[in-house]
Amino acid sequence: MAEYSSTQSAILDVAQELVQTRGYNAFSFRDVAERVGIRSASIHHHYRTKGDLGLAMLARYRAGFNASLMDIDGQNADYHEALHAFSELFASTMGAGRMCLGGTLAVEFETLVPEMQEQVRGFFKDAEAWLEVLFAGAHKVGQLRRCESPAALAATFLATLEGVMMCVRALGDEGRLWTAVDQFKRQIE
Amino acid sequence: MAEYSSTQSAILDVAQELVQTRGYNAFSFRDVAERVGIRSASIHHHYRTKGDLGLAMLARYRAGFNASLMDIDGQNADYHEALHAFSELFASTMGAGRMCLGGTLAVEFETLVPEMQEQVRGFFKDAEAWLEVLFAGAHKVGQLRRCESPAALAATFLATLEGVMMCVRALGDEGRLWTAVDQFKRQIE
DNA sequence: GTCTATAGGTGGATAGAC
DNA sequence: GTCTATCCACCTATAGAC
Repeated sequence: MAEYSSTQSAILDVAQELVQTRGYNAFSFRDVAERVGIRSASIHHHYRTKGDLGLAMLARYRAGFNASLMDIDGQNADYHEALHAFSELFASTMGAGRMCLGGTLAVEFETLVPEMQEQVRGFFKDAEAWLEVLFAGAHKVGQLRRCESPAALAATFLATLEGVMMCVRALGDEGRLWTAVDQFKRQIE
Repeated sequence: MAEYSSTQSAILDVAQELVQTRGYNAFSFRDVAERVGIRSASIHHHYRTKGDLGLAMLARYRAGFNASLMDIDGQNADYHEALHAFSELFASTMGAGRMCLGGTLAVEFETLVPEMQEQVRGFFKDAEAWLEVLFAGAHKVGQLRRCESPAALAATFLATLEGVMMCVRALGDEGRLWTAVDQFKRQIE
């Protein structure tokens, strides 16, 4: 597991917030430096290029996200509780006025270095794989009627959460996330 | 209705493609100028600032989108045909390797001038309002069982399409758009 | 309407002192 | 590990000739 000095953490915290609120191509080393309280040259000491910084940010984000998923797994939650906990990960991000980091970077995908593209892909694959296991398990024990393809359900559910976060940025009304989750659940019960 | 000279059309075409594939903050006047075959100074003659260019792009996009919606309305399509035609607007954009312009700009919302923000909001409102009328009408004639809130259905459906386009950028597999549409339709029938 | 030239600012990135 | 100083490329935008 990677570890970070307090300066490195501060850099990643600020950079990530800027990406999630404004986008990857809208933040600069100077933006980050000002908010951290150091000079932009010092950031290059920790992360040589912007791609290196983005990569470290993504690695940390994925590790935290996957740790959250393992937390849910470890709580012996039933299907409904688990799906709620998963949705809550996105709801809390949205509540903080941020987009999903993976979603933001997916939109700017073509402008990323290949190593970052691979990490963005990995984020979506992890999320979908976890949901697929959840849906397949719930179907097996009779909690889901309609579940011909757990993978398809997982893909659509993730897309819905990402899309809601996107729409909320323009229109507000955060409540629509739980409305969408409820609609989705009723569909397959 | 606004009109555009051939140069203005070419500028808007190229700029819009760049925004839909790379994002608003990842394109420059020089990028556009090179592909149109003029100098960047000439673009400033038509659109004084980048915000002016973005605004013109959005106005044209919204006009085209709303014209497409009116086309669907004019074809006396039933509910299923109309929802398919709406989805096809997004599918064809995705098939061209592009994101929805509104979705892209929603992610970069905080970096836009207020006039562009207002246009992005307008795009989402138009799309949701049209869908709401569609769902409400289908419910009225008995084609939808579950339709407590046509507005909520509209919001979720639009979010799903936007989210699928976003996920497809990272993962590929365009087929998942129609999978998501089918899942949504079965949910409320 | 398009061009050249250029201003004035900001971007990522590096060298070398401390 | 942070700093100052600097490089050079790129950015948006303008002035003025053609």
